[in-house]
Amino acid sequence: MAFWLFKSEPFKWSWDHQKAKGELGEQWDGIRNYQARNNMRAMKLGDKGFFYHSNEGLEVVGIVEVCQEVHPDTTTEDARWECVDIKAVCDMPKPVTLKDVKANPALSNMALVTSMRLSVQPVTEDEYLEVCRMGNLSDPPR
DNA sequence: GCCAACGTTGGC
DNA sequence: GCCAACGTTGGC
Repeated sequence: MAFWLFKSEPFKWSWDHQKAKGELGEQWDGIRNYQARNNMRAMKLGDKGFFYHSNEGLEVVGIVEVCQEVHPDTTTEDARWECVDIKAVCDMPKPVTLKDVKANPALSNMALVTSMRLSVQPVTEDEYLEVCRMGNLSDPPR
């Protein structure tokens, strides 16, 4: 089991959109960055991740789960680009802001801080549990 | 809206 | 294979 973080600009694809897709989930398409794609290639069914709002909000708003492993991104003809499907699992009771993450020394090595522009990031188990704790999520799904 | 960081492209 | 130019991301 591994943990991840997915960034989305809420006016393009928000947490509400994601939740509206329910159990079926939605493909995480549009990724045109090798590092982000490689992270998606490494994902397994059932892996958990954070849903993060960039540009507006700047906070982790919920937990998602990988519900389909890597497959071609149907939004492009270019075979280089692949994606996974993710579905919403639960809300973060108290969204965890970028500010909160930066202010927490335990999270100083988190990719959200060190690789600011990477849109699909790996998260360690320690980081996952710490962010869930900060978000008042008592029983983090894993 | 600005700009720094950083990834990609293309000429050589 | 280097590196300058350029485009995009994302925090502020």
